[in-house]
Amino acid sequence: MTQIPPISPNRVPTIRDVARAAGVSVGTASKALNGQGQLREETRGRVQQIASELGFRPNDLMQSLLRQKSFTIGLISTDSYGRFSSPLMEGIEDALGAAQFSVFLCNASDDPARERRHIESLLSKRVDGIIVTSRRTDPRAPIDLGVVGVPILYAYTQTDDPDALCLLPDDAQGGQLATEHLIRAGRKRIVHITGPEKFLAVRERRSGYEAALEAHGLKAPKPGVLAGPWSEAWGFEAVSGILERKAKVDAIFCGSDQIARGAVDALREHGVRVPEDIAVVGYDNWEIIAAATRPALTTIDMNLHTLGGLAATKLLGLIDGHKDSGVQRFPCRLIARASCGTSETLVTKRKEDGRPTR
Amino acid sequence: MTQIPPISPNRVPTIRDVARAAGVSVGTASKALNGQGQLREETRGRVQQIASELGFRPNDLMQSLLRQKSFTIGLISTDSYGRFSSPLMEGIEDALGAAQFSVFLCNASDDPARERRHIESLLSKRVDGIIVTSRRTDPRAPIDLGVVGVPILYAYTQTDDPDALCLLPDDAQGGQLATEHLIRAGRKRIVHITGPEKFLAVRERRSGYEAALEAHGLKAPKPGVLAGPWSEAWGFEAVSGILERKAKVDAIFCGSDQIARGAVDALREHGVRVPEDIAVVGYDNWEIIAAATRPALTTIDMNLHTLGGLAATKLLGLIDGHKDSGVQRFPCRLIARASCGTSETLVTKRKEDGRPTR
DNA sequence: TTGTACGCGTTATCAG
DNA sequence: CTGATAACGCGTACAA
Repeated sequence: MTQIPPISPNRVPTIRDVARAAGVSVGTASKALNGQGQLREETRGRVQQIASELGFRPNDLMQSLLRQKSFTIGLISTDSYGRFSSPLMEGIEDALGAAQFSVFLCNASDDPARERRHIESLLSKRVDGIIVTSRRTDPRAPIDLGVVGVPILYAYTQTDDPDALCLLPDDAQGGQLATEHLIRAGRKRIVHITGPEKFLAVRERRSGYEAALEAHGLKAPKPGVLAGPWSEAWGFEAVSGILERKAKVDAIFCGSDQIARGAVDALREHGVRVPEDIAVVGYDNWEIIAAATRPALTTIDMNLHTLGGLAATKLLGLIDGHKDSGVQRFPCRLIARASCGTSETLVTKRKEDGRPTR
Repeated sequence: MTQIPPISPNRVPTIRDVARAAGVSVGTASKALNGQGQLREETRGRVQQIASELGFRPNDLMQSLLRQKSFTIGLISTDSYGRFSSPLMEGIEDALGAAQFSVFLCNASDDPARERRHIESLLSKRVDGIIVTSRRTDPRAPIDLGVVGVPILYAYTQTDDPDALCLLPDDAQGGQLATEHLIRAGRKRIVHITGPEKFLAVRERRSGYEAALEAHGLKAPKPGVLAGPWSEAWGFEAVSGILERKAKVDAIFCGSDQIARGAVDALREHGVRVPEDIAVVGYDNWEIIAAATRPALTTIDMNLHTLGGLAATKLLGLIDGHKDSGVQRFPCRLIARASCGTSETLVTKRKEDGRPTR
């Protein structure tokens, strides 16, 4: 018989405490608690009874050690839990939680040294995988894991390493979707007000816009594309400029809901009716902005919650040894509200609570 | 000599791999790597050299097991990483990361069963402490940890258990601060447009408003307090009602920035000048709303980032055995922008990047 | 100066 | 049916 320490009051009970209290060996206790082996029902029951009385809870640290698997993943974010990270994280956590995985939260806030420390810590904690997230889709430096074979996945960001798996929204498709929605609504002179060109998302959304125009034999008014900061003020300013020049425009596709809101405010205050005179489509489906705009914004949703869930699922696949790599794009969807009028061709309209309304 | 398994290619190197490669025993390797014991400098150096070549990284799971401490805490959130959780989480992660603690992220999304599963998981993973967060400050059911002595702390939420430590913003002080700011700016007929009364925060902010009026011998116009949903639309509607009734009002204290924005929009569209005719103060300092309002909102900041950091620090204290309990309130601060005019008595004005401007 | 042996909490295997 | 033992990866007294 091994030496067994007394149960000091506030100590977390171990399986040995259970075994001793039940008058069996540690091995037997283990089997009883895990439903393994051949045990007399009475023994099994007694052990389980005692375990629950003692508040015994198996130590995951040890299990991880034994199984060589921690059921834990690391989530590295450079977006301070902002607009994009939030739905992503939610989707990731939902999917991972269902698979009994836990998530280590790491906010690197664009600081490489801090990111490095987090990586080291995650590896030391033997996470089974890592998801990297960002606030923009542009390529970033790959994370160097050394020789360690921990699966890694980039979500809402990407890296040049061809072996890396990167999940991104299809911003070109999103831009095309928005523009075609306007075209189907009968609009022919569509302007695009968007963010800084240094953002990949800006360039891709614009290419979708241009592709849609071309596919329908339309030309952009000139200037067709106005790039500026990601702000309401810019949307307001850009629209004011358009109206001052008395440019003939019947629709605006905005690169973000914030820009769209500024645009709609400017239109309204200049006496231009939305959507009758000028229809507007935004981007992001940021409820707090989109739903509060008057009229509420028709906008593009990047399905980030879904993308997060997908990221989690794919990471679990990588952990299970399924090979996967490359940059993968996932479609955006259009959320129809009032800023673009209504039309038979609209996709399913959803109320704020997420349930289909018809 | 113990049996040592061969280094299979993708296996994470253990201290035994290092020891074998260096031609020393495991014990010696351990000492060399930890700077313990008396070793020849050459041996120490050689072991360290080899360890780094192999990419050896001590297994935290084991260290946790040995030290009976995991340097890990659980963060339970019922707010889906929304507006309040985000700054809180950031503050928590910042402070905890500095102390070399890692954070397990748990989104309970108001589902008790899910919360229970998370708690069980955290306890199994032997977290050293738990922080509970929410999207509102109202009391919630205490978390039942059974007999386990894991420290727990409630941040931006509270529970009735007198032994629990709960950290909250001082909403009464915030309401008072906002109102006194308006009074100091010379306003005498101040209305309060706020959220649903079932929110504790609403009742507290209102009590601060009333206390400030009383302290300065002012009376609220009637009706002085208008409660409605937490939305821009409500702010807009409430102001429209006030203007229709031609009520004499020279200032509005709003219970949230969203309400304030709706209010300011309504005022502007009715031709009322802000702040000249009616001054407005918001609540939350939600940049994306407050800074985009025209004019930008003077508002109350609950210092949630700081509160998060404090929560982390206090939790570390609890973990170290320092007793602490009760509901503790921390002051809000006023952020001066344009919606209330300027005044000599303003507190430090801050630019968007957080650095003082003067 | 270096090696040995034990313990941390648990599971699995094999002997009894 | 039950118990003993090895193994997981590491730190640390203690022996050599």
